[in-house]
Amino acid sequence: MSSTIKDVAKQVNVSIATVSRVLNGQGGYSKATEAKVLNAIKELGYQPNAFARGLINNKSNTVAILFPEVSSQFSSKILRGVEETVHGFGSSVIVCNTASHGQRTMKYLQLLAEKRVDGILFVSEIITEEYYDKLESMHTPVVLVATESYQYPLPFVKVDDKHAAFTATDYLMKMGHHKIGMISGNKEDIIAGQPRIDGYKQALANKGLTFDEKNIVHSKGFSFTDGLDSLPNLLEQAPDITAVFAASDAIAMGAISSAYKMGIKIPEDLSVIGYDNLPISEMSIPPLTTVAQPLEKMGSVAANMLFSMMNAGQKIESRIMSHTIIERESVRIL
Amino acid sequence: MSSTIKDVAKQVNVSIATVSRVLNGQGGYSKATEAKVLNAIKELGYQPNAFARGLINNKSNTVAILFPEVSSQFSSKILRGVEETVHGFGSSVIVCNTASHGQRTMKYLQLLAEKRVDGILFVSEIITEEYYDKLESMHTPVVLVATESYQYPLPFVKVDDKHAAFTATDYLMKMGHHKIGMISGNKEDIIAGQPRIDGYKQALANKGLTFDEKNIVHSKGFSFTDGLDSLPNLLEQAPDITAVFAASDAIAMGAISSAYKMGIKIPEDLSVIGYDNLPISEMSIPPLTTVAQPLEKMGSVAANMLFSMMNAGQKIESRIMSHTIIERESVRIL
DNA sequence: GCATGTTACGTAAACGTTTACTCAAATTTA
DNA sequence: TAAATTTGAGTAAACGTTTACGTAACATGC
Repeated sequence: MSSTIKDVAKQVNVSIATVSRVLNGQGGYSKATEAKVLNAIKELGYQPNAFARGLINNKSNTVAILFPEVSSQFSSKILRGVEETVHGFGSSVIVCNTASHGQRTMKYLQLLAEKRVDGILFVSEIITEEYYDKLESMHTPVVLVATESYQYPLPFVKVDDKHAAFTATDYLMKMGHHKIGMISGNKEDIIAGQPRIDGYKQALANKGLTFDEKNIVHSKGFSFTDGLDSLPNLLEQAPDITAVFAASDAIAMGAISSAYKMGIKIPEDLSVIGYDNLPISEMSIPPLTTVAQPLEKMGSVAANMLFSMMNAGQKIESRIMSHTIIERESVRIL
Repeated sequence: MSSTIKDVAKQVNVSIATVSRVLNGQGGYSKATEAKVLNAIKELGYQPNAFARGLINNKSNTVAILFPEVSSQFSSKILRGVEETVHGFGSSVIVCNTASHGQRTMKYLQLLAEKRVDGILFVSEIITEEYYDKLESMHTPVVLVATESYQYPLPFVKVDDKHAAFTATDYLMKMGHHKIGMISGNKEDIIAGQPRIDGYKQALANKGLTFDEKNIVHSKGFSFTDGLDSLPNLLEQAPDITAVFAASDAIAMGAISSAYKMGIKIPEDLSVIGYDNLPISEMSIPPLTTVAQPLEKMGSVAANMLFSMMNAGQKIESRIMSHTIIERESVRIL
């Protein structure tokens, strides 16, 4: 169907080696032949075949990114950063939705192994032994995004969750709040759960406030509905709080909606601070003050790390990205 | 590095043809050899090489999807549906962020041509002659998502924008509104711009209401900030409207935020209906009534169409997906 | 006992590149 | 001018599969 390097060679009356050379700009040919070859390529509409190239070079110019959930703002921001830099390297990105499902993830890894992807980005996912073994057998560079592994020596790029939670809580205190509640998300989550709780506690302790178990409520996950359901519980347990630290923007949004339903005004009656700085946080009423993870940047940093590993083959240092407070209007100054 | 079919063959003492046959379950081998081969495969950790396979079969088990912007809720919902069904077919999806940029899109198409992707999904993008020619030269199935082409015979899956806009406007009238404004988005947009305006006008006419140019304001695009900026303008032009139809949920969210700032209560003082039914619309305060496009479904339908085209090689009928009104709390009953 | 079919496999070509070797011709150097 | 070097190019192997074709061994039917 489509023409091959042979067709080009025949048309110009040179060998395929020569065509290959001009294709790759390797020199070893005259200006004249180069022109003729280039011309024939255009004329025949020749497209190099990536299969053949891959077979020789053992390189696919493709990286894969695995998400527990592709269709979240969190994921798509990261994806944006990744796509941008990967495209800059002339590669493409394959997206995989693991649904945090072990079997599905393994099936994906198998597929990616067969496709010989050049690198893998694992987002927000904890690495099991099964995954790690598979990854090892693939001899493919991996970097973790917004997660890390205590078990396995995989480089990661993420924010320091505990520190960021500390900063958020501390911000609330700086604004004059002393009775601060928290909606924690899933506390079993080793990355986004406990560390944020720890940061919250530590900020309290740091200012000499005692932590009260009643001031914290643990939701199932980090979603809007988790926030929606949790605020009433929190307020029942701790009616005297003046501010809430939500472990995600989605939770914060849910809490704000919940407050609205209960006739509680944000920030007049209750202040709330989120975590993530997703696009929704600007759309919130009132706009949500939050601690920002530079998600898009994290995506691009992670992708760059991947390419460094691919090219240099060297072990890469993990990278803690700095978080910042984005002040909007959901926190009242007492 | 990794072992090949030859290694497996050697280990079991059969020919590579036999290994290939059991690999593909083609029959022509005994139970005994099958077991031995399977065993050796496991033992050696053999992974079929997709390059070699692709070279022979001329099939990549990969489809590509092009978005003007990957990191929007709109895109990610579609991507979700696509990914799900593509994965079901044992293929993977490559995502491309065109940024609505011609050169970048062409570069992507070139890349995809070299990679011999089995199909291409074009989302929310108008097809230029340049794109179409390239697409033709690739002999690759294409389906358009949330867009269509009047020029070129490309199958599409989308909602009927004019009809959906009609339905939204009509809903407002059914709720008792007679003075209805619109924030249109980019009116130059052939797909999401003018048709929605037309639907709005037609609904008005259908109920014998006369259209007033003052009741409509055209923003640059379909984003939150477009809505934020446009509502004040609309209200200045048409202070007496009781409801507004926003051409996207993002615009609607912006309008709601803008109203909040101006002290206008939704829906008491002003009703608003959106378009898309993005996740943000439930997070809105108040939750946004909107006309839903089944985005995830559209993604999966489009992907299925692609596979039909790949397998049957036949021309596929375009598909108009049905829209529905999602009633939430942003529209007041007069 | 022979013709025919079936089963279970092996051989080798083909897919479209890249690249290590060659090598003649042209050019430079001594 | 002869030797040495550079330039421009060709030949063929290799990458890891699939598959058309060939063929022993064995079974079946009469």
